[in-house]
Amino acid sequence: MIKSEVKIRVLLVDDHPLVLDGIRSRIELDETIEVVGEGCNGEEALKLAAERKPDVVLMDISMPVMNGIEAAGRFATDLPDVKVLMLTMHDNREYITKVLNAGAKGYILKDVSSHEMIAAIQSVYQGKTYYSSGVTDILLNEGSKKEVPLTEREKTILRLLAEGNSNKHVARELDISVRTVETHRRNIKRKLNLKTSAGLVKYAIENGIVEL
Amino acid sequence: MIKSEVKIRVLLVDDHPLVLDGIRSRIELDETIEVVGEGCNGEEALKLAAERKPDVVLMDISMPVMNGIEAAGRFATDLPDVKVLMLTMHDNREYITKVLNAGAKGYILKDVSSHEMIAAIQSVYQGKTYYSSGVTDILLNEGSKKEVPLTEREKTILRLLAEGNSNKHVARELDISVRTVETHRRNIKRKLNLKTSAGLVKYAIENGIVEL
DNA sequence: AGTCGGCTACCCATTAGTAGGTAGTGGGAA
DNA sequence: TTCCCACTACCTACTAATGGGTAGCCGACT
Repeated sequence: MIKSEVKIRVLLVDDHPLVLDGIRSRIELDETIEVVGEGCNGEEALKLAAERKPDVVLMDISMPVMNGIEAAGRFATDLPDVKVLMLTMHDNREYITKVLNAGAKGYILKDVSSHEMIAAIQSVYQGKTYYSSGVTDILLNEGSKKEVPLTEREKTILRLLAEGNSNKHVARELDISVRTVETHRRNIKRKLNLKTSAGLVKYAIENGIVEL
Repeated sequence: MIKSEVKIRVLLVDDHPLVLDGIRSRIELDETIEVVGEGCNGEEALKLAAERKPDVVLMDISMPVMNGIEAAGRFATDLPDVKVLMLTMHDNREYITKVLNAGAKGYILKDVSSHEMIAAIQSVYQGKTYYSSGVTDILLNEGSKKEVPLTEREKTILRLLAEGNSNKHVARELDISVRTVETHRRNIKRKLNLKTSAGLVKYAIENGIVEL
């Protein structure tokens, strides 16, 4: 459909050399795209993008040094012409909304086919957005069925609790009363329909509120 | 070094088409190895292996329907001639020992280079074992420095607690006294140097004692 | 036979968390 | 303005968990 003499310049960023290598092998089979560089973290991605001038950055979220979400934000401010396409296995709503808010143009899950990945690269190159079917499913399903109803404050409380802090410690940390923390904790549990603190921690990890 | 007319027959098993595709593209560049099939879960792997007779199965751990650990066990009993090489990003001791006990011949992390992956396939094909450097690091480090010292009983208690059960519920579940559960819980926390129950849950998830 | 570790169970005192409330304040929407 | 909601904080009574012990039983290893 779209044909031009110049190939789409793509920068690959992932901390797993194997994945990087596999994606590159696959992309090189396509005559519309060329790989102009590879990085293993967000910092490297920004540095490489500045000199190689890619059209699209295909980037993982979980990486050392600088993760994909932070990197996507920096790309949006420093190199706004570069389209960021997120490629990750994290399929929770928190991540997806964070990434899209950070200015990424697309979000595909690692369970897509390589054909779909190519299609995604071409889409974002053309200035369109691209979300893999899994992503839209999540946005739709969780959006209508079980949207995370926690307020920012509650997420903060939950994160601190899940990190292993007691009510008292969280209270000191946030400079509020222990009663308040207790109230928040109860509200969170009621909202999420949880009965135990263990469930609280599990929920926080599953939904990307704390890092594992 | 080793050269023969027949290529090493490899079966790839991973639930991410993209990874599958990438690995295949990469392996096909090597003239000593050929891909004879691809599956997306353990069950499919066993079925495919029975008909395609691969020399080596390169398999992920976390997959739907039947995971890699269970599949490795089935391979060891049903198709003992097939060498299982685990390829995963789980780098915790629990998984590694489980996999190796299940009869896998090798364990490589997804952060290896594709070159190392090829070397691993060749090694296990020759009947040797292969562990990527990251794996041996973990076995050595954790082995000397911070080996998980939990007994089977303690792991059971920990799993139940991390799943969101109270001491009382665990006691009923295992048909032991609440005091005993309390003692176990204390011993676990002392051994792991944890102060909170949230830490308990985090530890359990990080170390593969409970599924996320 | 002795001892060591793992599992079991209990005592006591104290702290932490739960479950039911009520309620003030301040900001944004109707 | 009025009303709602998020955030804050407190009250009371109750239950769960913690941290310090001790100790019996059993199986394995010496």
